Amino acid sequence: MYGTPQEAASELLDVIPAVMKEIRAEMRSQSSLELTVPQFRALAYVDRNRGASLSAVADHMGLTLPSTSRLVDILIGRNLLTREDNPVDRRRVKLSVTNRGKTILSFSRRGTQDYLANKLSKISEDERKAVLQSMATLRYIFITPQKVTTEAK
Amino acid sequence: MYGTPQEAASELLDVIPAVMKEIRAEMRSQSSLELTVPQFRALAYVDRNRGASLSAVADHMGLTLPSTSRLVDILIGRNLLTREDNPVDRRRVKLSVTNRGKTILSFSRRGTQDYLANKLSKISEDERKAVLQSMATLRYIFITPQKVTTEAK
DNA sequence: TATTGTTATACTCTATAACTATA
DNA sequence: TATAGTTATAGAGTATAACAATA
Repeated sequence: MYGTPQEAASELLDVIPAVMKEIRAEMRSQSSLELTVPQFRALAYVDRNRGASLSAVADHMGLTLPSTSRLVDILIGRNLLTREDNPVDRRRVKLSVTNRGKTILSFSRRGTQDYLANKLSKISEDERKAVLQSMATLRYIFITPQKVTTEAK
Repeated sequence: MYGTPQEAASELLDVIPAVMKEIRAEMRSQSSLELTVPQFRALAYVDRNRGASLSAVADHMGLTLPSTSRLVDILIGRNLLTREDNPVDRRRVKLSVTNRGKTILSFSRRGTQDYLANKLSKISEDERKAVLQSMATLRYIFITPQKVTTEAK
């Protein structure tokens, strides 16, 4: 292991999809809760940003408006979100998480985190710290810089 | 950052989907090549395992046989894979990557890796080594143990 | 009877195009 | 005219159920 960018890229390409699959499978397996990853992320975003507009959710998720609209339809259909008009600008929509949504979200988050934490409990604390450090690095590389482009209006 | 399993789990849940989104977007953006992540993974597996059966691909991908069958249909439809009968056991199928498939695969792999490598070139070699180490850890936790179950026949 | 694979059906994710309503 | 959102349509990923062919 020489630490070249190409080597690291190759590893990411191999490992990230596999870990992602685990996360997806675990979320889907939580019987009766059954959130997909996009559903979870949308719900979590609206939970953190009460009254968020559809566009805000779409921006956050990196999806188009129609895709986001349908995703939200499903969450509303399952009684996890509500959609109201925004009286200030009636083109806009105000999304909120229902009580049921909050419950499901917290169970799902806890369930998936517990599952991952259990797997991560098998390695040493030092190794976990290294993983944390690397996640911070990846966050810096893949998430933070994009925010610069996203400062809209 | 205390290095608890819960903390590490929370970070994974936040960062992995975001990195995955980048990988997906980059693969799709390679005009004319246009492989999705599952398509890429299936193609890469058959490339490494010439004559693989459908079940072998399904096992590797963690998908059901019908899902894998459809995925393979699409790759065959695009002339990236071929499907032949296995004369030894005529229930089985022998999958192979076409020349076009090999070309697409190598371009797609190179393109996506180059993209990731470029992002990863912005951090120090030490940081990259830490990322590599963490990927090895995650591979150990999330991938290796499952292989034990997979030693078929 | 068990294994390999396909077909039928259905739901979700995602996009582009076309549209409505509001500003 | 520009913006926020929805609806229509379509392709891809995924599952379960039902089936056919082979061992």
